[in-house]
Amino acid sequence: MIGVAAEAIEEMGPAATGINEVLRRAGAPRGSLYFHFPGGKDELVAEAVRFGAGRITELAVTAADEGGSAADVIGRLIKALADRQEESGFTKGCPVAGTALDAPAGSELAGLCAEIYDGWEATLRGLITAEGRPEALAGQILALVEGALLLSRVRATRAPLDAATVTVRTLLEAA
Amino acid sequence: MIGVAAEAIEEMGPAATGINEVLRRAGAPRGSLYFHFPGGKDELVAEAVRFGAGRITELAVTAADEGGSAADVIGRLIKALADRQEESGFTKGCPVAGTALDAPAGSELAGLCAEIYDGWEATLRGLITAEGRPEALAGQILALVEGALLLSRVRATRAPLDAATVTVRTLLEAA
DNA sequence: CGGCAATAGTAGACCGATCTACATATTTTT
DNA sequence: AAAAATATGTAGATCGGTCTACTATTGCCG
Repeated sequence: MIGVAAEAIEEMGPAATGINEVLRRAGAPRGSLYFHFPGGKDELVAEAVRFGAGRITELAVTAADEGGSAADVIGRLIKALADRQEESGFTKGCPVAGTALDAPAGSELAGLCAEIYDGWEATLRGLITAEGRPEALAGQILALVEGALLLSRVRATRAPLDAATVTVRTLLEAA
Repeated sequence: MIGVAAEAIEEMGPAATGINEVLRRAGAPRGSLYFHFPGGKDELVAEAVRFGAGRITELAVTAADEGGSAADVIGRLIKALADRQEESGFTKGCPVAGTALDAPAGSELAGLCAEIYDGWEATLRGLITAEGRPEALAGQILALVEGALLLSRVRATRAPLDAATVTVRTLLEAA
């Protein structure tokens, strides 16, 4: 059920994702949702975002496992993100972004999104500081990738993401 | 009324923005909405996004009017965006991003968002090709700024945007 | 072993609130 | 008076959430 919700939220945002829709897609009755998620929709959305973010983190781990330079690892991650987006018919991008933009400023949900981004940035920081690059680059690479995910999605083409791979390399070499 | 809708949509996304809320904030009756926007909510959202995008374009024009190098102009634009975001209590970011992520892939609304991004990218391309920089950078700078707007918003700090200014300079100099 | 609670989970009816949209006046403007 | 715009009322659907009833599993105890 979390998986179904995560998918729907990534496609159309948490506000547009009704619990009826989630229940229908999951083939689950109403009672089950409120049994497993007493917090209702808020709790389900939070779990779905966590779940979705976990899938992306898995992609990052896979990319890192193959070794190579930071640029290599990040390049493979971006490729994996682009593949995922393309295969979904450009309905999937970042499972956090849509929720982050819909969440009220300062809300619990916004805090969760911020935590997830902080985690990803820390991972990037680890990669690039290991090569002696300035750690400030981590946040900028994250921003670049998030922006490229957004543009690739609305344009329904992986070009921005593919281009980001070389931009990352340029940034790492220039610093 | 368009202005009110644009503000609400930028804050919490189009799906979460009810027309009742818009009417209440604008102090307008229901009938007026369907007189001026026979297309209903869809039409209002489209107009609001167009309106919001126009405000950002104005910021870009202002930044360009002051002259200087492409990096100078883009830096001033980013600063203006950060100021705007900070002044709003980090509720405002990009007036298009939230809608772009909520819009169904391939929908009319998604097309509108893509057009707006294309326009902004074309403006950036004009700026940087005038200095002989590769035009492919335009899309990447746009992605970087969009991503920085997203991160700045969820973190409620202008740091990512401020950092983007120097990243843009690095990118322009490295190419 | 056998029966019996207790628990975990499913299933769906139902509620009030809210949503978009439309229909019908009423006022303002030209 | 005609047209433009405003001002409400209301219809029908859908929203998130609560409620009760049903089923299956588990563990306890004689």
